[in-house]
Amino acid sequence: MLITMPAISPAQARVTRELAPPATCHNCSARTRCLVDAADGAMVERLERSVLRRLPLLRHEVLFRRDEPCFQLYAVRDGQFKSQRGAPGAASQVLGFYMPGELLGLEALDSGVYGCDAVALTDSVVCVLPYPSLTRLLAKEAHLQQQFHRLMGKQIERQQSIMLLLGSARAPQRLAAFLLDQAARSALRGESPTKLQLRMSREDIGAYLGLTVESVSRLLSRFRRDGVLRVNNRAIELLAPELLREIVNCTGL
Amino acid sequence: MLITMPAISPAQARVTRELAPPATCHNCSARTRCLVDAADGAMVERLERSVLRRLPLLRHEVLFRRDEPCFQLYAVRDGQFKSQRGAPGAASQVLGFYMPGELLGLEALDSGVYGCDAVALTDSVVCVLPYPSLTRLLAKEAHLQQQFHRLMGKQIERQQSIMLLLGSARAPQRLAAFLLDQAARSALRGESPTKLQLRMSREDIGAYLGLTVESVSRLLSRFRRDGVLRVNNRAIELLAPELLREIVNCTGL
DNA sequence: CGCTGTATTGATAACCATCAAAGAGGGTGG
DNA sequence: CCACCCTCTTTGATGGTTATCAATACAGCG
Repeated sequence: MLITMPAISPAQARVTRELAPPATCHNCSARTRCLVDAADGAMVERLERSVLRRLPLLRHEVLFRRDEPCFQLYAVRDGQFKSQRGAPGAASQVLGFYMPGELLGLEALDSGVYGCDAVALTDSVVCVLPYPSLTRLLAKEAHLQQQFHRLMGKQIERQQSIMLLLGSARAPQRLAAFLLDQAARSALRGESPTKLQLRMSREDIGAYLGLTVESVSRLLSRFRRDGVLRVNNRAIELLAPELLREIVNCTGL
Repeated sequence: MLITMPAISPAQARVTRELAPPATCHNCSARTRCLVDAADGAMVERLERSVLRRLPLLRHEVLFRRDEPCFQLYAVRDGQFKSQRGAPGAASQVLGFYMPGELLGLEALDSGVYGCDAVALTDSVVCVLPYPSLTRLLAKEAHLQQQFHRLMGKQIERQQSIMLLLGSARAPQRLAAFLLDQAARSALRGESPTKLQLRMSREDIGAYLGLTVESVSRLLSRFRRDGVLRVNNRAIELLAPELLREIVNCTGL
């Protein structure tokens, strides 16, 4: 248990890195799902000028840690993140996977300190949103404010779905629901809704679903035997999503 | 499973009920933990005039249901609520318990429809926050906006703690954590931090913690035998909170 | 005071964790 | 380029934790 990554410290890795091609909201793949969704051209300008900074991270790099003071939120621009929180004395629970357009650090808005660790699953770029300038802009721009509330609401809704899964679903249902969610988000990003390229380890999937690595692996093998999907390491092809949906809705097994 | 309350419909029960003594923010027991926390006197006036309506509910009454369109949020003023979501084909999962000062309906901010059912556990009073006038006020009042974000952040943080519990804690740890949380919130409300008057059934506790009624009951009996607490139906007295804390931090058992 | 919903307690078994070990990928350095 | 190492993944055997089924006790309410 408690197999942690080589753990590159933030300070270590952030030094002397700059983004070569200017990363703007205009050329962002998550343009339509991020804060800027509601922003017109002039709005984007102001966002860019007064709020946004970009920060590249390497795979396994830590964006922030639990209990660190929070002065800014982050939006995933490219790549993928996980957030996790160490169960005292036990392995970490993965609280969520974050894709382009999603916000990191929202749980800190109450206490002012981050509530979990955020770790890059791939080489990534995040947009930095300093909280003071963000709130100033939100107050001025009704649409932006609304969009911010929507993103927070989405996070709450998403977490409730996971609670539902963890609280009242058996292992096969959990994994099936996870795969369908990954497929849906893959489709949202404009990628294939059936050919998934997972970025997280089996360990991460298990820690997310409240299962062990072994259970995840076994279930994938079972799904494969049943003709539901094809597995090639972290590449998973869904052959029969409708079967997965049946599994999710199934109360037994 | 699926033992549902007698289910009083909202329309049925809301008819011709009015609050006798004027319920204002000034005489609200949750004054310091609600939206108004950050509001000065004049602010409260404007809130009262342009935003707030009060709505009393009876025990077991449904405030809103999943998939209903959402035009307003609610703040618990008096009483207690649970939010729940039906697992397809199975029993409902309880997603949270809400006490005075907490907001209901936040998960609807993304899709515009409520994501779960909200049910009163006791006779209660909620403050109605129509979303349009709320956002208008938030834009004008920086402190109010910040306080709103804090409340949303608290909800996210709280849910993450539950995910941690559901995903990686054994049954005794879950129940112990639940009891400590109830005690902490009881203390926040100015009540005794050791003498708890629970408002939810064992069934609800189980549905919240991902356990069955029987498991909850058995664990309470065990805690009682171990001298950790005294049980009298829904009144629970914590005799040794420190033991509960040990149980929570214990990885085994 | 009986009735209905709630809570407790017991016996059994399902589900998944744990322990153990072997196989596959991916990167590094010789 | 290959061999090596390390980590990740898969598969098997076993046991613990908690669900399930069943029955009794209790409480609140008419």
